[in-house]
Parts: sequence; structure tokens; C-alpha cells
Amino acid sequence: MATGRTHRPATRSRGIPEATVARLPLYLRALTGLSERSVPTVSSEELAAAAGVNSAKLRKDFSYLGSYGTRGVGYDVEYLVYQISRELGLTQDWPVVIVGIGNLGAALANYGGFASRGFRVAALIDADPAMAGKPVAGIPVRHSDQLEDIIRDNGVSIGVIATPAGAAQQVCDRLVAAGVTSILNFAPTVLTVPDGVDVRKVDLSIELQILAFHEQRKAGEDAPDVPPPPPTTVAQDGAEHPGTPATAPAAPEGGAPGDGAAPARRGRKGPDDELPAVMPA
Amino acid sequence: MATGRTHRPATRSRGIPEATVARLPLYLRALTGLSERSVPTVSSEELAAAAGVNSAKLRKDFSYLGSYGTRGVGYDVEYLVYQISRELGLTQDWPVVIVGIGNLGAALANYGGFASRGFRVAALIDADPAMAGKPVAGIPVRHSDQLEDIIRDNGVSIGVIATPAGAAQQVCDRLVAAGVTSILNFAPTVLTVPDGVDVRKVDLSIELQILAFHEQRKAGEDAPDVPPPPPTTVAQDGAEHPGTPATAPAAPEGGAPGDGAAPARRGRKGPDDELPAVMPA
DNA sequence: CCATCTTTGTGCACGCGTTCACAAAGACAT
DNA sequence: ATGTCTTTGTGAACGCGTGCACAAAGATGG
Repeated sequence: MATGRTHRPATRSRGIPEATVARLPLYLRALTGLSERSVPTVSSEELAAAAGVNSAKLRKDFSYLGSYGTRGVGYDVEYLVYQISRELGLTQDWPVVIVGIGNLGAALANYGGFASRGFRVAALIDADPAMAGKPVAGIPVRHSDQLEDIIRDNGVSIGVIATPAGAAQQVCDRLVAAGVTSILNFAPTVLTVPDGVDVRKVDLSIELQILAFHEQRKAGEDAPDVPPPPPTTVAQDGAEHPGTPATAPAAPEGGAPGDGAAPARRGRKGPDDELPAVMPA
Repeated sequence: MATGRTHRPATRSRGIPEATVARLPLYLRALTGLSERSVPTVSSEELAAAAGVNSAKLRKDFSYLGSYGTRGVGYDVEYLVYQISRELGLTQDWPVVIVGIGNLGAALANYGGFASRGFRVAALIDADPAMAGKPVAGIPVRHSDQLEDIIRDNGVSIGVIATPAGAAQQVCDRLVAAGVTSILNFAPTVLTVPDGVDVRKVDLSIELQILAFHEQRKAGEDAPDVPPPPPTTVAQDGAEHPGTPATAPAAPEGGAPGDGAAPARRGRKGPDDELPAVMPA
């Protein structure tokens, strides 16, 4: 670091690793709390604890932004709040549209956190004509016919999709065509977008399944009878490598999936994919 | 993402990397779709496209589960659906409680996706006495006084927190004390939990901020006037290194944050942290 | 002005995750 | 049976992210 006026390839754009960017909001939140309590400075140790991360990691993260700390003292809270806000682009106004005003969309619209950090709900959009004009969170719902006009008129670049999975891709395409370049997707579907468009997804179903996986493992360690036992002769558990001949071939037996290994699954179709805007994550 | 024990000392858990586990639900969803359309088999290429990932990655992921494919043909859809479901622990019933029935909690309760994959809403809990007994999504809300009893009586091991940030940690502690070992947190706070408890968080505010960061960068490349210019004499931009005498010291100037570098931020307190169950992510 | 103490900033090493590229396995046609 | 063609499963290289450990910077006290 020091005098290095030498190389700085990562200067502007390429600096800040993705992992660091993802933690900045966390630091910012912790710092805001300290700021409200009028705490002047914090050490990396304290702030790290508040943000739930390792202090070394925090220091390294900040080092990507520049050297904003004072050795022997720590970081100036107000100054850091400002620097991070600026880095995240929160010093400017970001108009946002929410498409799909169902249970979830309405909940999102009511979220006060939007306005807090530079985000402003420019419009609520829904395909249901009956919803048009009806106010949600104090904002009248607009019909999706006006989607393009709304995007253009307000210079919206961030869109939130809270529609049923079936409509998500279509809505996404329209948003992108209208100029949106960042999308937060709550619909349980994989969205396909052109280069230059960022998509982040929030999927409750996936989060629960991940928790279930770990939960099952925990239970398995205590009572090795519930989870471990695979229905039939399946590798993966007994031997280290599942490549053993006796196991693998047991599955794709011809075209009939009715073999012993794969029992008939619940007949009902997965409401997961079909689920409306009711669910986010 | 989860604030919980991120430490994965690779116990002897031999197998399935975290990153792979996180993708399994994605594959499962894609496979379920194929299953409904009665597609008998899929190649890694096709399935990868449907799940939005790289085919090599998908094959490697599956290799951790065992060799369930047939060279020259692909994977048997039904069989794979079963194997992944089993691996994720979805073949068993997971009673779940949702704490905090505000806008978000209600939206979550209405989410049909819960029931779809082995997850069952065992109870809805809220601290507001006025909510008690009132049905939400067909399930009567119970008062939080009964939280412990509900957990124990139903053998609940997964809890969803959709309360305001201020109540989250307290609710979390109670859930854990009552026996919950997996938590999905929608409140904008860092939860502290003992070892053995998994926490995953969903935070809209953070997602938006990450999008804003990238959005700002995109804009900056086109019009280098909007984002770059820091308000006043701040390092990091003008000069390559912020360590220059005239810059860095400008910040932590005494205790008064009113110096030129860090302009007075919006006076309003951050509703972000205080925000009720209205918001998830 | 010097000694000591605190805390930052970072060089370095390690491990995980991603991707490439290919040998081998099996299906299918002849 | 044998050859060809398709697709899997994986060895190996690479890059990113994490955490350790420490030198340097600066505060603080004598």
C-alpha cells in the first residue's frame, strides 16, 4: 500500500470483490446504528462483531475502499457511513418499480426500508385490471399495460418482480426492453437476461430446502436410522466413491421409472413453481 | 449468507459442498418441471440450461450424490427427482413455525410452496394479543406466550422469523432454547446463535443495495460525471492512494463529524433497522 | 523527544469452487 | 460382435475468498 503510486489496475471499476460488496450493506447497517447512538469511532474488532464477521475480513474489505481508518484509534463512524453509502451508490435516488402486487408485492410495497436508503417506489404494477387504481401502501396500482411508459417516464433502472413464476420471464423481458438493467426476482424461476443486466433472486423455497438438508444431517448424526438409509442399493453412503458397479446401474433401468429404487413420488404437482406472488424467498 | 456457524471444518461430513447443496433445489425444480411434462431423461446440458448453470458444474454436483446418470443417454428424471429429494431431506415432514405475522409473515403463510416440499406450517405466532385466534391463510394465529409449547408439541426444528428487527434476536433466542436448530431470518439484523444452529437470512435491503452498487458502476462507465465526483476533498478519487496527508486525516478530525469531508447525512433515522415484519429481505 | 501501546493495513498461505478437457462407459447401428 | 457416436464422470489447473500473523502508523504518556 504505502507510497505505491505504481500499479493500481483495480482502481476504479474492477476493485471491490463481489464478496466485499455483499458485506458493505451489513457494515453500513451496523454503522448507522452506532451513528444514531452518537458513537464517534469504532475499532475493526467492535464493528466486525456488530456485523457478525471476522475483523480481519472487515479490515480487508475496507482496504478496498481506501484507507479510512486511523491506527491506534479505529474508524470514524460518520465518515465511514458516508464513504460506504457513496460507494454503494446510495447517495443518489433510485426509483424502483414493483411488478406483481399480490401478498408479497403488497408486503414489499409496505416496506419502509425502501425509502430509507435512496430507494423510492416509483410505481406498483399488476396485470389484474381489478387492482388498477386501488392504493397499496399509499400508492395507486397501475396496470401492466403502462409498464413501459412508467419505466421510461421515471427513469427506472431497478425492477422488483413479485409475480407468479409463470409470468416472471415475460415481465422480466418487458422490463429489460424498457430499460431496466437490475432485477430483484422473488418469483421461483430462473430468469434469462441479456448481458449487462444484473439479476438477484430471493427464493424462500430454496432457503428452506438448504436448511432441511443441514437439519437432516444433524438428525442423522444423532440417530443414524432416519436419514442415512437409502431406499435400495444406492452408493454414496457406504463407500467413498459412488462409482461402484453394483449401485449406479440400478437406476436408469430402461424407460420405466417404476423400479424399486425410485418409489412413486407424491402425485400432486409441485405448487412451488406455479405459486403466485404470494411468496418471495 | 447465514450469520450462523459459517465455519465448516469439513468435519467428516464427507461430501456435498455447500455450493452444491445450494444448487440442488434449483435442479430439483427444473426436474420437477420436466417430470410434469413426462420427459423421461435429460442430458446434463439440457438440465443445466434449465437450471441456469454450467453443465460441467451440474455433472460435478451430481457426482457428489453418486453416479446417477447413464453415459450416452443422460439422467433419468424421476429417479433423479427422488435422489435429490432424499438428499435434501424432503422425503420427510418438516413442521415449521412462522413468528411475526405482519405483512410479510402473512404473505409467507399464504405461500403455497411450503406444503409442496415436505414443509408444513405448524403454527403462526405473533406477539400482538389482538392477532391471537385470528386466522391467517386458514391457520389461527397463536400468541407468542405459547411459543415454547408449540415448538415442543410439534417437534418443530425450523423457525422462520418475520418480526421487526428489534424483536428478532429475542425471538431467535426463545426458538433456539425451545429446540429449534434451523432459522430463516427475514428481519434486517444479524442474529447470534450457539453452535449447531443454522441461520440463513433473506434481506431485501441488502439485495437492493448490491444492485445499486452495480447499477452505479454501469452508469459511471457511460457518464463519468454522476458517480465519481465525491462532494468535497476526499481521497480515493483524486489521488490514487487515500493515504496522502491532505486527504485521509481530513476525516477523523476530532469528534466533530461536521467537517467538510463527511456532509451531514439525512437527519432521519434509518427506518431500515426499525422496520417491522413488513419487510423480508 | 522517546518509549510504549493500540489498531490498522496487508503479504501470504490455504482451501473451496469453478471450469476445462478428456478418457471411459454405454447406447445404437451395422 | 464390432465400430461409432453420445454423454457422463472426473483429474487437474486456476482464481477467488478467508484467515493468520505481523510490520508499520499513529496515539498516548512520561
